[in-house]
Amino acid sequence: MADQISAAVRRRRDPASTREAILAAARALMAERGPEAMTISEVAHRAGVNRGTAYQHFRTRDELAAAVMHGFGQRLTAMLTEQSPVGERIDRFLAFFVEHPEFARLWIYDMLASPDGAPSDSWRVFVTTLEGFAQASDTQPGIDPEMLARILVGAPLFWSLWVQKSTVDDDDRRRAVARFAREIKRLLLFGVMKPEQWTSMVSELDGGEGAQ
Amino acid sequence: MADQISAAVRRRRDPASTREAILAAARALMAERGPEAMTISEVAHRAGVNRGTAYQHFRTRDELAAAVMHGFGQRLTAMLTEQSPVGERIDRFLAFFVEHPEFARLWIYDMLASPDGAPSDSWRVFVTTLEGFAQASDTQPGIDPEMLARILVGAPLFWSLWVQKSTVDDDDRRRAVARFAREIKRLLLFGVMKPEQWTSMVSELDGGEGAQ
DNA sequence: TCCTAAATCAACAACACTGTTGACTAGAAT
DNA sequence: ATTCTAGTCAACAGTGTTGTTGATTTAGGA
Repeated sequence: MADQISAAVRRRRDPASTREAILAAARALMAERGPEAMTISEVAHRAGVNRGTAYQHFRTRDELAAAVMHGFGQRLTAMLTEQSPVGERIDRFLAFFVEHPEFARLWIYDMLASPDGAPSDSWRVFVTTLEGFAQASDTQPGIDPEMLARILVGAPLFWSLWVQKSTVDDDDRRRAVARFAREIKRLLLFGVMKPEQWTSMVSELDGGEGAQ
Repeated sequence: MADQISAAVRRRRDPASTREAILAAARALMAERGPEAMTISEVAHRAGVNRGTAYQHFRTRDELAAAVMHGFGQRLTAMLTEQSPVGERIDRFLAFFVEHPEFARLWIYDMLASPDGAPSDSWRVFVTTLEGFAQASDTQPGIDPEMLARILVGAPLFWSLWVQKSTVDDDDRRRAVARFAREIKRLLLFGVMKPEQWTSMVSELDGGEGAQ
């Protein structure tokens, strides 16, 4: 690619929004083809910015990537710390990845790359939550929160990749969430919770019987 | 990197094993940093082969990548079609990814890239198996095999990433498999199977109670 | 034993990306 | 109004990658 094709319209000066545009383009690109494949050239092109401008905001390619991952971790932690009943929580968790596919993908790419397995803050938050859950009186004894956490994150992440490719409209996606949530809830309800103490969830599952 | 550093020792002529060495190096590299990041230069270097030789065996970079993925799909399907009781099957499935980390990683990378969501043959094999399972009389009615398949593949895949980073010796890994298998089995036993018809699995779970 | 097809390799051109530099200019400060 | 800081941009050198070509060597058949 030539350094600049043509269209020598100078960008209106606005550092903050320029920075945000660069970050957004980088995030999208990293999610699409992986952090490794993110290129300053393409980021700048997508953001409608000169490549040199990107280097003004982020000293190196790696610094830009790190900035993206930082913002990502913050957002993720925020999502994981929102409190609500188990059932809704699952729905929100799934919906989040369906509505923000790039977050699921970024998380996956990060797990593939990072030495310890997950954006550490977010992960600790999640495991801690599950530890509380496992020790409550309405769940079965002998649950391994760390392993359960792996299941409850890994399965939705993997599933969300499929949702991205196989759904076209919002209705599709809502149905996909319901379908997957139902299986997850069944497993949780009978595998880790004490169903007799969660009658509303039992009836929710019985009610949605016809779903397919 | 210079085209060739030095060490002008000519490789002993042996096309078959050369090809295999190239494939192995490519597979390792693709699994490590993703298919996109695999370069012929590095593959050739790792395989101890001249870059030109690699081009002799595989016309283009993409052809090499495709060859790797083809072999991967075959191996995966073979693994998925091996028959055995549910419990053992889970153990084998987990052990496979722990013993061959590059397969888990390749599968994930492939899902991230492929438009339809999975190495199609292997996936169909797996879902078909689960369909049979879901219709048997010793499992609960109303199971969604496709969704269950996403869970039963996704969770182990991501878990295995963690295992790779957090275990050092074979004993560690055996313990990790046992720990995760226990959670998966509990979920399955109570969430999709009829426990009263799977007494041996129930007692296996009760027995391993002390596991941590 | 000799010959030849094929395997191995080094060097080349074309290209993309990285990080740097210096020019240009818009907006803030004086 | 003038100055000056800093946002924006084009061009440069350096490096790594791709795919190609032609030289060199060796395994194995005639």
